[in-house]
Amino acid sequence: MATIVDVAKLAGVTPTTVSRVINNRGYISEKTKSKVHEAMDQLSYQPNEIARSLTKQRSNTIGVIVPHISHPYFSKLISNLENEAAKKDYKIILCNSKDTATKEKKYLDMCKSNRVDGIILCSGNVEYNMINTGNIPIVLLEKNFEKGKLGIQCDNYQGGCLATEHLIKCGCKRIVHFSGVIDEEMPADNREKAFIDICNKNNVEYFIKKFDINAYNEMNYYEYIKNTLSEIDGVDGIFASSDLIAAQVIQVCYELNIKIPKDIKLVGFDDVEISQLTTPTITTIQQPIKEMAKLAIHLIDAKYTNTEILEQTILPVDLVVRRSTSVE
Amino acid sequence: MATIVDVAKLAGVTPTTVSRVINNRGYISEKTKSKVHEAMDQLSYQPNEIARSLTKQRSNTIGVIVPHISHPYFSKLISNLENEAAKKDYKIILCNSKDTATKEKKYLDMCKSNRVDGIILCSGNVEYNMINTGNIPIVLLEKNFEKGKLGIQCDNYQGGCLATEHLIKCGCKRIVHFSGVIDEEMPADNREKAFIDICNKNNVEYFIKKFDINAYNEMNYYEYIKNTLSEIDGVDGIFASSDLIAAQVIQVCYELNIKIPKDIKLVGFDDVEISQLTTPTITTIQQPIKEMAKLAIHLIDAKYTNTEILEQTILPVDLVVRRSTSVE
DNA sequence: GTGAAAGCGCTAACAG
DNA sequence: CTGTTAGCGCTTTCAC
Repeated sequence: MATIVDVAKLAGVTPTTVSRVINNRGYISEKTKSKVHEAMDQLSYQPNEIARSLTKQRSNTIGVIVPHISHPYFSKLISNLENEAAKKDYKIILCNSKDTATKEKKYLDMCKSNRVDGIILCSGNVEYNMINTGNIPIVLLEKNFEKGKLGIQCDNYQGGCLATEHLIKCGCKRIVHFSGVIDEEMPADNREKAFIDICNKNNVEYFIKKFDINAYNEMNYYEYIKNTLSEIDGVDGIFASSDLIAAQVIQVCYELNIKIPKDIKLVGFDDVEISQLTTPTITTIQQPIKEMAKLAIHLIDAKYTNTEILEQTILPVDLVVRRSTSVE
Repeated sequence: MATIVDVAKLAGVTPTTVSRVINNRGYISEKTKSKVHEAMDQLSYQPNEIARSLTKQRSNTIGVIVPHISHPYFSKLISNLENEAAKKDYKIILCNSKDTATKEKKYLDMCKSNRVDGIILCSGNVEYNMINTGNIPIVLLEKNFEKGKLGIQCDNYQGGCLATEHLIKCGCKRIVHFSGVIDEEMPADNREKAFIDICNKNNVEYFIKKFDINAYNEMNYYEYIKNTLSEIDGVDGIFASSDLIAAQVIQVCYELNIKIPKDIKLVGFDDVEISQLTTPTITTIQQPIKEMAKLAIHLIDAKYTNTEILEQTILPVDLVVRRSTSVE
């Protein structure tokens, strides 16, 4: 592959001049400019970004670490992150931690070694206060806030309220909440808090079920759901903390011959594609994924443009009513 | 961040020696080795991969270009690619072409500029013979084979046969095939070829519907499906060329009060998660995504390990029977 | 067993 | 408006 020196020689100028036209910096006569462009075309020259990164001390790369890539919530998130990143000329390096501390650590180090301009961490096994990324900005997305690190969450408490209130308004009196993963602390726990608060306020019976980490990693909750539904009698409402779980609830209910929404009303969380592909479609809490992604990229970019930012942000959510809570 | 020089100074050796211990190359006394390690720990040194890439002329990076990230097929594919890549210490740069020629071109150039070790292209608007990646290996995944470029496909023709034969075996006599995108040539067209061949062989009436590019880009086929179903009377079988389309067929049929599988039998393609989350679950053709991903990474890696490979490979598919074609 | 020197491809002062 | 020089952080001959 041609280098800047080759181009310079062919155009009869110095590498500096070529660099100037590439970067559009400083004054260059139209004559030399076109000479250089010609030479670049002729050699089909592509500037070596690796070399540029080395001198500029900027890789224009953002590391994204997620626990799952094919989980619908994360794939939607990744898609939006890539999209927002591309707008500002950042590349995305994608890392799948599988929600294990070792992989997370490994990828965090990898990001550092590759001198990424920022890290977006959506995976949560490592203790955040142990993470030291030096002066690489890191944003914790839907993870507990940590002082000195950037943070973005959706309003999980509000989401929990909206979901629970909706179920109660639909007449539910014995509600099950499929919550997060046992022993993992995450902002999504606030959905549970809200659920408890609202149930108590309305004197509604409730039950909380958490999953074990394997279920989450395999994205397979069937057994848990089935066991829960046979353990607990007379359930008439379910608040699932993701649409994926809600979709599996529908499958289990189908098998057990429980009718949704007739026998049980169901609310999910996330508002991803599948919530519109199940029968019935799923009433859910919409996360502002696009805004979250945009903000995440912005927070990182701000560091290099000296833009003022808020260290931590909570974005509002919305209730989207579909058929899984129809009442007629 | 500490550099190799800092480490060298602290350990009282030269950068060369430090480099040797990092790379485990050449003979170094245990004494200096531990001295160096100590210094590295003390400075929490992380080798600068950008600098290494520049000297080694190897970025250990693979560019993955897809038309959609959150499409269930691609997110599953990306997940598998990341996984296989990580095993061989490659990083993934993720690019979303949105199936437009300009973006594809832009990302291809970006990959070249970043001196990726390989490109996996799953997006198909550019004319492949126009793509010149120099000596960067490129694998076309589920795209038409092109001489001089690596290629991987699943056996689309076989898949089309399996799907169509299964529908016919289930008693279908008037079958609609929701095929690919108008004006785009892709190996998936072989599903259509097979469909036609099998229908003809069995004297079964058939119809073929293609989508316009917008539908694909928005992943929204509802209107097309609805129109088709109202245009064509007495349809009793549908072969959709993706599970996503099939899932939307189920939604449309629900609205139109058409019962699946009673009135219409339905077969999808891909075997992604959603095919198990719809009601009824979707009978589908399973693509060997994991093997395809593994092979893709292998083909690229082979170039650097001087391993012999086949330029083009077609991998077999399987029929997975679920409820959307139940006959009782 | 270890070091000195050159170079990977590019950019950034500093001159002129 | 253009060139000279040094340097980004690392690896790789070639010496000793």
